Amino acid sequence: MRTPDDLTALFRANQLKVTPQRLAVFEALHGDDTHPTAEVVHARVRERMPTVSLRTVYQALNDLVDLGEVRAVSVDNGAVRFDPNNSGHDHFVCRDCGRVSDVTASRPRLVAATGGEVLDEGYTVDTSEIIFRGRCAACNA
Amino acid sequence: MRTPDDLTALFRANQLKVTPQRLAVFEALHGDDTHPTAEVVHARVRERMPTVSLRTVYQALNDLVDLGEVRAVSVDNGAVRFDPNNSGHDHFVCRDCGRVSDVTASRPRLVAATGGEVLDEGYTVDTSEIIFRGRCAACNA
DNA sequence: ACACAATCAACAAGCTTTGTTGACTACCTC
DNA sequence: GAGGTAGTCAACAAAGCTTGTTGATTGTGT
Repeated sequence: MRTPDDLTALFRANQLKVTPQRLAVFEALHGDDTHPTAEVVHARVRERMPTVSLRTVYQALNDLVDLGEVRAVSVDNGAVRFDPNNSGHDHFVCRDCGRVSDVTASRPRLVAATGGEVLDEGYTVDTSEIIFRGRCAACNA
Repeated sequence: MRTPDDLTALFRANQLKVTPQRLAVFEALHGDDTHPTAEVVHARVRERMPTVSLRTVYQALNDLVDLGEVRAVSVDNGAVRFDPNNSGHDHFVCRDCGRVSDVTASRPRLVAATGGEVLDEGYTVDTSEIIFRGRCAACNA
């Protein structure tokens, strides 16, 4: 994710206004690699702006997702997690502590539809996301 | 997924009773490759057993997931989809029609944590699931 | 400064999923 | 086969996450 200053410019370039609340969301996410939920971001923002509503945080996060600056990750069927790291990477979810870590993996190749049809014909693959599940080093120790 | 008869035996072997409602869920899922939501399964079961509740369908589906006979797939953050195909495969989600298809892909290798730490040390990877996104042949045509 | 468009906070509702309840039913043992 | 027990049944309600709506307010470009 870019710096809050860059995001400010990006928002303005996209006709989105940069309010103090949005700026606080930018700052709360910057450099974060813990894949927080909207609720966690909300709590973090509230430490410095106690009146911000969860709704406003969702709006800012969704705008960031729409602009491609933040990835929305559905790891279980609970709350969506927001990932400000938009470089190509995948995720590892620990079965014990539930923590989501950024990982690098080899790109998988799509071979064929399970029915047997060849996929070259007409299919377009835009993205692939991988979720590894297992136990992290801390929980294995 | 096994046949309804096999599932009946499996449920009994696990001290789970096989009620007519559960059997109807088995039959509704058997051979299905459309990754239905619980609601869709419910509607299908209701065609022949109009009194079955959505709650009961969820119970049967969750039991199947717990026994490893059905996979729960979170493709977006909407309803969970249930996949009776428990052989190793991945999923392709069409951006246009939303359909989820079974696909075969090369297994990705987990290389490293993005921080740089080597993952061999202490990490245990149990499973990896891949979601490809793009446009299917039908929607490209 | 002004006008306009957009966001704000608060409330409430939507959607998916699970907890709870008393009645009922399948299964195991005899 | 019959009875006892454990587990399931359907209906209701509620929990958790996310989004719609509202009137008031605010930022932005001119």
